[in-house]
Amino acid sequence: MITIYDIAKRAGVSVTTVSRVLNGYADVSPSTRRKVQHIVHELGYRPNAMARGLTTKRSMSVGVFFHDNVNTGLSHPFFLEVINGFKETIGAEGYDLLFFANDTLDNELKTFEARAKHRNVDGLLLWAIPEDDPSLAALVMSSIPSIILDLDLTGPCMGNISCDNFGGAVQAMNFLLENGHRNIAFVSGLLSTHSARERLLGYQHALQLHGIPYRPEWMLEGDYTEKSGYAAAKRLLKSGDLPTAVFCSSDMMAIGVMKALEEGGMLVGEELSLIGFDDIMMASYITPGLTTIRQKKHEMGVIAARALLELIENSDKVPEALTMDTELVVRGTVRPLAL
Amino acid sequence: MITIYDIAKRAGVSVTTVSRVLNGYADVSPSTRRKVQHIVHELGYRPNAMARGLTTKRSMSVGVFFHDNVNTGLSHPFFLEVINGFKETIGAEGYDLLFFANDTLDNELKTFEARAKHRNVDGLLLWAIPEDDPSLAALVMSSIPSIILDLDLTGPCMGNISCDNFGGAVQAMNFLLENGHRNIAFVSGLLSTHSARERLLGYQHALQLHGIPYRPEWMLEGDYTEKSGYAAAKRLLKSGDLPTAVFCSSDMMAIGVMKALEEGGMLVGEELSLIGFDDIMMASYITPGLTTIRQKKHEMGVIAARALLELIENSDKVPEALTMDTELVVRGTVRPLAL
DNA sequence: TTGAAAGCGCTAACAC
DNA sequence: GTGTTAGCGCTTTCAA
Repeated sequence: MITIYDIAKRAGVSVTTVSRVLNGYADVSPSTRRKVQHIVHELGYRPNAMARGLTTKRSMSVGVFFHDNVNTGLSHPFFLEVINGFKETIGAEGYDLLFFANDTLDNELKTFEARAKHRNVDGLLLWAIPEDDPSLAALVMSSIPSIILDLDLTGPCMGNISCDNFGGAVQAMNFLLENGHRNIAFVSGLLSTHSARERLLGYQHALQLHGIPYRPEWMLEGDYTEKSGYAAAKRLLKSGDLPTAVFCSSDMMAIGVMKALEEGGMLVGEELSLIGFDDIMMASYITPGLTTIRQKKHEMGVIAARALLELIENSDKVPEALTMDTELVVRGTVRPLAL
Repeated sequence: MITIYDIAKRAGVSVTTVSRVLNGYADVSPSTRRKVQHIVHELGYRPNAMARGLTTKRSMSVGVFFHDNVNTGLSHPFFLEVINGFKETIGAEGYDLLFFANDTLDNELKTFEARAKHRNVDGLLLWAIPEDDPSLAALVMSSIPSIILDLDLTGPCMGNISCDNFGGAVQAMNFLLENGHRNIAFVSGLLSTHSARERLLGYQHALQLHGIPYRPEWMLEGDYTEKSGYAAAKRLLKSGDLPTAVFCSSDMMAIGVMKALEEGGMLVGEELSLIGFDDIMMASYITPGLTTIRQKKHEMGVIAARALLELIENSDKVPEALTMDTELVVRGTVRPLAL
């Protein structure tokens, strides 16, 4: 391994000077600089991030906590898109991404904070974290710059980003209402999550605004999985008391609903309208295409990265709760109600 | 920040002893060990990975190079499943995952090797890397333990894993042949990739084995994207010379083919049979369900992790080229040929 | 504009 | 069983 000592010796300067050149400081004579740079290239020198990090206390890396399969056993439907936006943006500023995977630590070391400090990451991105994770509270209060997705948490150094769950739900409802629907059932996500509660609120708000009574029997609780959507629709079917439209808190649940409805002999998009939430890839591939509320996934990653960078690079920055707007995507599952 | 010096002072022992306890060495008296451990917990001490790495030359992290959007602008259809298997397995051995994202390095430092050494990763996982990447050749010959997916490359410290592309293609063809099809077109992936070439070979092999002449006009080159499958099918349709079945080198292309065929008024699964490759999630959600050759994705991640661990932990280990077997998944797009 | 030297937190000879 | 000490490769005062 080539170190700055090798460079220094070869160039006939001190390691300090080499370090200065490497870090682009101004107080080096042009000729020295050139000489050092030349040797750096010649020897194929690469700085050692650990050694640098030891002294500077920065690692130029950000940690990522991502709990997949929390309840579902499924992969997250749009992980890659968000993470790609995040990666591009943060990578352009010189950071690499550290995904925590190590599972051999003893209990004390398993907290978010401990693991982040262990790796000296400069910041943290958290996603799909259960709200009741025992070590989350400590992290919220910590001094580690972090951005958490889909959870309404802020702290001295923690900001959060969600899509406009409430607004998106209203958007979905408005589309249904504009199409003449007034009997609208709702399939909610796991109500222990912030997003699910917000979407439910949006549903209720839209109802209220239009003077439509809220019918608890039309509020079916699911858990964001296809299976739970399927089960919800089965319950609905069995009740015999059908709405003209169903608003699902996620596309995966909407797909489950579609399946159950079709099994029950109903033509989705004809006899019954359906709208989802998320706009996962599948929404445009199934038949009929699922009308839904799009989350801007790539953009969410970008915004998350920018917000985190600000928190890292400017400690005066007050963390915010950011909201991404949503978009209505019209496909085939909503039809105007024939009067 | 609490260091082993703090622990040592408080416990009235030397830092060496603390280090010994921390690393679980045997030559420490039980009472000393207990005392140190107690203080470690009490003070909430967390080891500093960078400092440790500096001396040990190991980082307990493995680097991941993943080129998304290589040509397609699309997210990889089964990234998460593979990476989850990998992450679980490697995490259980104490490693974290470093995703290279930093894009600010100058050219000299942009090679795989340079970036890996910069971060002192103990091993490397590479995926979706263009075969002609200019810095790949150097990595192959390097002494960094690495596993590369879907590329037929081995080196002194590099092993690779692919699914059985050839065998899977034969499997697909056999199913078609068993169902009476003899006029079978093939939509290939990007022929600059190893997997696409192998699958083509499998197609040709099966043809030959059954004494069916290879018809170049029925070998349509695509690039793994839906769009290219769509275009291929359009060409086929226009030629007027239709096969009874089409074997697609990927599910995404098969989906494109389906779309084009349906636009052309053909009933896929009735008038024309179709089989894909990969078994992406979408394959089971579209209508009709796509018959395909499944790649065992999670398992692939697990195997990759195990292979990499072996390479890291045992430098005598000779890297191998591993092949994962595939599975036929029967859904609705293949029908026996009426005679 | 340059260099000497200390120190970041940890491990590992080596000695006792 | 335990401690002393010398690094690991780098940055950063402080002096010159």
